[in-house]
Amino acid sequence: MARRPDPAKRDRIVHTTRELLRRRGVAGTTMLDVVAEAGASRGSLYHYFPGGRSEMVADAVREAVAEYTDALTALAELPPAEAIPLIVEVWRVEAEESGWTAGCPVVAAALGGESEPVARELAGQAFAEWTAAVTAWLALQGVPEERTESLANLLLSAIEGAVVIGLAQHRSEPMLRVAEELVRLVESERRTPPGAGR
Amino acid sequence: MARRPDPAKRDRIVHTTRELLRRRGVAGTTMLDVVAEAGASRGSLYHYFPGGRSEMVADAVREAVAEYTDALTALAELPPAEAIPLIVEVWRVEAEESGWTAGCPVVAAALGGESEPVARELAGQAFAEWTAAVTAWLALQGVPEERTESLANLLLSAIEGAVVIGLAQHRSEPMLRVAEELVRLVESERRTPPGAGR
DNA sequence: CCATTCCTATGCATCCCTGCATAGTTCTGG
DNA sequence: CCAGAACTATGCAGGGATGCATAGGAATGG
Repeated sequence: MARRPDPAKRDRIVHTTRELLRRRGVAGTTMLDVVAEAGASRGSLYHYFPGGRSEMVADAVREAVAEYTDALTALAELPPAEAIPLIVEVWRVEAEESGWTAGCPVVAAALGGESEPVARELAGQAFAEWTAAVTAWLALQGVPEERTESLANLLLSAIEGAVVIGLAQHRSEPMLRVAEELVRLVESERRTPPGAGR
Repeated sequence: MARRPDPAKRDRIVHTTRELLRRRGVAGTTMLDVVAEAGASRGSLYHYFPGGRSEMVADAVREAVAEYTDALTALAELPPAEAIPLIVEVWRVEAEESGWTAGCPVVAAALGGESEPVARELAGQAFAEWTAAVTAWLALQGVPEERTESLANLLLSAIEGAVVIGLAQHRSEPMLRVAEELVRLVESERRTPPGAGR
């Protein structure tokens, strides 16, 4: 005796929010922008997100984190020389195709300041999850246990940093060079010689 | 036959803007915030910065870039095992003492979106300058020429990325671990054995 | 001491954003 | 077909933010 809720529109709003977070950051993303870009009306927002702006932003960060976590785990079987360039390629393509405006939404959430503590918290958890995933992957690829976590931390830091620098310079080289260096480094740390783990 | 201009107050406004950029990003830093924190009045802002908000933000980024460039060149004679931890230490201390709210203002400018193109441009130039400075330093420290630029790019990326991750997680470990890894890496690339360059 | 210039204080117009309320519209189950 | 639920459209109040204008205070050269 009632109309069914339509999750598609909510998803579109969340997705649009994620895109705007990447381009304008947390403070720069307004509900009016989202409404305009998603083709929704202001009234809808408070229907789908009773918690207002904070809930909308938090959901967008959650969506982004889940997506990238999935992408990371999907690469778990690939050797460094394939996995690392693939990860970097995701960022490079999105950055370049957006005209060097779209970065990592999780970084945006991390730097969003105290205005959105939930988004910030989610970003912190995301980095922890990703570090754990990369750590496990390195172990699988023959890197000694005592080196995996520290290397994972370096990989994530370097990639996120290279995306920022690439965006600022409107160039893909920083990302590509970092990928090369990281491949070289991880290969040198493998117990098994490169190629044996394929 | 006139009163002399007082650059001290302008400098204080620029400095306050720089601090707010670190904590709240470009979009999150308003002129009213700056005025309140710097103890100035709104009227003063348009006296010192006829270009309005954009000019104020751009000057703050310029100040930050100059300061960090100076800091980098001051370390030019130190070996990796001292220079890298010192650089990271600057970020760690400021992040920790701010209650994990203050990051790198140049990163903030880089991610500020299209709203402040001048600040973004300055950030891109800053990364180029810093890459050149680190490249020269690596050469001085005995790293082969064909490796210096790529390694410099990795150093900057990793450090900037580690600051972001540390802020998000309210932990200093990401920065400290990255410093250790980078020292280890650079030492392994030196032609001269560690210690000989002192 | 006084005119000129630097700087400050304050107010206004305009616009934007958020959050909420309210009325209307669409869809579904019985 | 129609009652009720999901959803949309729009308007309003409150609060800020920006940019500008204008009037007043402070310091300095003559």
